[in-house]
Amino acid sequence: MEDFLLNLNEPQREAVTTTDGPLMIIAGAGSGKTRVLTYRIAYLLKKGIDPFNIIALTFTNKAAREMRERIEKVAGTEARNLWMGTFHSIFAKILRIEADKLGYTSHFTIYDTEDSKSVIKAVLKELNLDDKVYKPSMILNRISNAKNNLITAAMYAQNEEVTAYDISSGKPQMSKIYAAYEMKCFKSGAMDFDDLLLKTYILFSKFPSALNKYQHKFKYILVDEYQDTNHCQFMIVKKLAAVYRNICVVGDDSQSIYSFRGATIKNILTFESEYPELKVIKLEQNYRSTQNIVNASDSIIKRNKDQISKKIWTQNNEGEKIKVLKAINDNEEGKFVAQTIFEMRMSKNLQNNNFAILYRTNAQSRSFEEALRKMNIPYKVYGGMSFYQRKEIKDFISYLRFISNQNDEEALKRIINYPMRGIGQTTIDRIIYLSGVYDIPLWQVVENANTFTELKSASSKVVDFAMMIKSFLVLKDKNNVYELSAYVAKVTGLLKILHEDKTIEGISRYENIVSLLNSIKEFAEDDTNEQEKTLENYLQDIALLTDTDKDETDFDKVSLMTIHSAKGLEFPVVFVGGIEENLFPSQMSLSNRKDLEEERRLFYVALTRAKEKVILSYATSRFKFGTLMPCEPSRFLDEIDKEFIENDKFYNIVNDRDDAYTSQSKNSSFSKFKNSILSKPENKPLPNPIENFIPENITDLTENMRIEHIRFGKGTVTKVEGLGENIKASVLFDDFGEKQLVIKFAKIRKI
DNA sequence: TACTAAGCTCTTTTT
DNA sequence: GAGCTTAGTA
Repeated sequence: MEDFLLNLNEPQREAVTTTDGPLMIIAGAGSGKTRVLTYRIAYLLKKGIDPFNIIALTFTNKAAREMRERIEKVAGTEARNLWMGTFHSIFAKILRIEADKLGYTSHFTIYDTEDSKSVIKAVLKELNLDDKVYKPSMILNRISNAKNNLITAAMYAQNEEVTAYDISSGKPQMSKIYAAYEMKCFKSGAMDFDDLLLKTYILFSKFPSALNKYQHKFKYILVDEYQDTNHCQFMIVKKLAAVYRNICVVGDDSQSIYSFRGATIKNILTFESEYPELKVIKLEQNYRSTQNIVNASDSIIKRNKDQISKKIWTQNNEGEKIKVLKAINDNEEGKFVAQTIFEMRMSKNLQNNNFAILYRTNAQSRSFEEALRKMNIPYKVYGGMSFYQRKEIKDFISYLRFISNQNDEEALKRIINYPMRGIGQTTIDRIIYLSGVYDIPLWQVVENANTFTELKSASSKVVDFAMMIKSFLVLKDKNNVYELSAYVAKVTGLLKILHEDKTIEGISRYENIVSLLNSIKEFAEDDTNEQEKTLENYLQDIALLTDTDKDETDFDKVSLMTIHSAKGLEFPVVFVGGIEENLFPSQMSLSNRKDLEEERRLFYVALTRAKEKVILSYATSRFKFGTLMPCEPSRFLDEIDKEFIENDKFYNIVNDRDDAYTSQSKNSSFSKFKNSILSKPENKPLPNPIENFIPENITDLTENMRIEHIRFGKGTVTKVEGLGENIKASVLFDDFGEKQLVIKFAKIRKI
């Protein structure tokens, strides 16, 4: 037997060496799934299988990269030739090769969710539909769902089930919108995320020669996180595996958390009926977590009805019990978590990167970030507003996108008046109108702006813009992507206007652009792969990148992310914040069992990320849309068997000098006071004490409330700390930084 | 046409 | 709170 197989337990070894025929591996949390997958590929390579014949589909780029690195360690550099990546990136690669069959060019643009929504808005405008009734995000959801179920725009209009649903929900024009959306994307030479899957399916259905080519290429197919694949993905994989039937899927039904994206447990069930000769292997030993964590998470997941039976166990030591923190509000929660990290880091000699803070929604990161920053604990937020989604980055990338593809209307709309060059909304509307009237691309109108009298005086500005773009197009072929980018940043004036903006946000935007330019430079100078350093290749590289993919694990930072993005990761100490009813489980999941069970699986995923210690926290009140709302502890806290939880629950006391709560009635002169503070020049004293502005009718100050007068400069700020009953008031938060006074206002409606 | 202040609306998770 | 739209002003 190969030496490296000795590292495996019995079922793991079987999963690695059963190379031929369909195989399903049910891999419990922490059961060494990644190890099995990497060893399996290494084993195939050692058996003499050509890496060109192996495809491994993962859920995230990070998982793919990690696996590639680990295989290289076992099997050497041969692993570089493997096709390994996310469904989206692998299929994008295939689609670029076969693009002409579908009427696209090989450098089609990939629209992200924001672009897609913007296309939908444009469609609604054209069809004269109300975007209050046809909400873009909802429309996109419907289209996405249709695509994931292999329903094209043409089929959608024919499908009685969906059209009946649309009519009953007051959206009879849905199928028209879908068709128009498709047409617009196609004319723009663009595909959205779901197209990358659907169009691959269409390619394989309509072009048997293409299917044949890839069927024979991919003799061995591996699918990671199988529980999170949707119908479309399954159908593509099924087609690919039809010849050799060497298909291995790895998943865990207990960790299925993407049904909102079309993932379906049916894929696990139908897999068995699809492949009668299927072999199923269960990996049930957990190598990651302490006994206490394994048992506690088991006590949660066993409450779900829908699951494949398995018994997860571990030989690890018993470990510490789960701790529960109770905080009075979200800021206190953040502070408490930060304090706990600070103390544990000292007492247990841990590093920052031993800690992760997980939460249900991205919005929750704010309070943790503020608290960590105040305590000088370095951290990194994954997901949320990713680098590539920032306005200034997207604006700049849009220039590059447009230089690469002049049909990309979304890119054109972003850059035509940014930085401002006197082409306002009216002019843009006229250009769109003209492009509709003459049925020509927007760019053609822009290019020939001087021939359209409708554009009036603005036409010379449009012509100038077109000239500038044309000068970029000329440069494109002569220079590498970095030289081109640097030139674009300079000539458009983008760098200049950001440099001149000396506000905090402006400086940060400037830095972001500079750092983007640096990363483009890195791309252009990278000689570890043979890829040409063209603009097209750069855009392809970044189109499917997400923040989570950025490899910064070598930095010693606390990780903050949603539970969804934590899937597949592990940390010695895991904090899970906001364990509150209506937040986790999410309010939207409460009405039906299936959704609630998915939330429970999400909680299970959160707990099983931890190796050593889990600390849960919840707040008794939390800001929601600028309003402080009371919160109840989550049902999940009660669902954990008591024996796995520490008895003494912590209680945090309000003693924060930085948060001030100042009441006011709504239309008082407080607004004037507020404005006078906000517009206060650096060295001018604050106005007089604000106690005058506390309404007299607030008499129900509870014992939780304290009034305090604090000197600031030559003035005084009055703080009312704590919360009273049913006070209609505004909250004044202040934060004394080095020089400036940052003040935020929000309303308390109900306490 | 550009900028601003005020007002309204939405609140899950991601490739 | 954030993001977006509207109304009013320069």
